[in-house]
Amino acid sequence: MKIGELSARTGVVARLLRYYEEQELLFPERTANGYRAYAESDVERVRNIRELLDSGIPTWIIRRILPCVMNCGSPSDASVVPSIDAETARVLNQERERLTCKVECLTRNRDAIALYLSKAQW
Amino acid sequence: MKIGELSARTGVVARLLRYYEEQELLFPERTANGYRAYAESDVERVRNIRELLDSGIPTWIIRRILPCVMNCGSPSDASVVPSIDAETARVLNQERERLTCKVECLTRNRDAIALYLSKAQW
DNA sequence: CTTGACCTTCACATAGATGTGAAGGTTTCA
DNA sequence: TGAAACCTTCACATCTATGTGAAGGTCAAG
Repeated sequence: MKIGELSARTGVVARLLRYYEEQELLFPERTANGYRAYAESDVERVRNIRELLDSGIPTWIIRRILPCVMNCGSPSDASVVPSIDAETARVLNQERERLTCKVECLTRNRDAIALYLSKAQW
Repeated sequence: MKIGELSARTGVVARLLRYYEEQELLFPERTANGYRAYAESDVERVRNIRELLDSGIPTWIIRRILPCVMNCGSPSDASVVPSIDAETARVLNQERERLTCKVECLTRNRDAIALYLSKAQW
C-alpha cells in the first residue's frame, strides 16, 4: 500500500510516516517509480508506534521495543529464538522496569480521577 | 522548605521546579525575602508530576489531574466533595479513558519485552 | 565585612516530535 | 493533452520540556 492509504488507515499524516522511516521504525519497500510500498502489517506497527510515542517513549527506545512486539505476534507463532547483544538486553530490561513504573503511575492516577469524578458534583 | 532542598529530595533541578510553577502545577508560598517556600507535601506532588510527564502527559492536563490525586490522599480522608465545572468533568473523563488505553498499551508492550527477553539468547 | 552558598529573574539555546509549504515527478481520468 | 490527485525530497517553522548562564539580592560562617 502507498503512503496515502497507510495514512488514512492509521490516522497518522504522511509527514510523520516518513519521519518514522528516517528514525528506522518503518522500512517500506520502494516501487519502480520511487513510491513507498508498505506491508499490511505496517498498519498495526504504526498504531503501536503511535501509542508508544504518546506514552512518552522516544523513538530510539521504540526502535528496540518493536522487534519484541512484532516477533511474538508473527504467523503460526513460529517465534524464532531471537539473538540479541548485551547492550540491547540491558536497554530492554531497563525499559521493562520503566514500563512497569509507568503502568503503576498511570493506573494510580486514573483510579484517582475515577474516584474524584464519582464524588464530584457539577 | 526552599527550592534547593526540594530539588535535592526529588531529583528535579530548580529550573524545572520554577517552570512547573509557571505552568501552575506548583504554588509555593514566598518568604519575606522573596524565596519560594514549599510545603512538605510538594515532595510527593513533584514526584507525581515527574511520573506523569515521563508518561507523556502534557502540563495542561496534569494541571487538571493533580487536584484529583492530591484530594483523596489528604489527611483523615476528609475528602470534601469537590465541585467542578462541566468542562473539567469532560476533560477528566476523557483523560481517564486515555489513561486506561495507555495502561493497556504499556502493559502489552512490557509483557512482549519480557517474553522476548525470556526467549532471547545472548 | 567579606566570602561562599544560596536564592531571584530574565533570556537565549537545545532536542524531539510535528506542522507547513515549495518545487517537481507520476498516475489516472476526462 | 491536460487537470487533478497522488507521490517525491528538502527546508524551515513551531511547540513543549529542558539546559545553561548572566546579573544581582540574601544570608550564614569565618
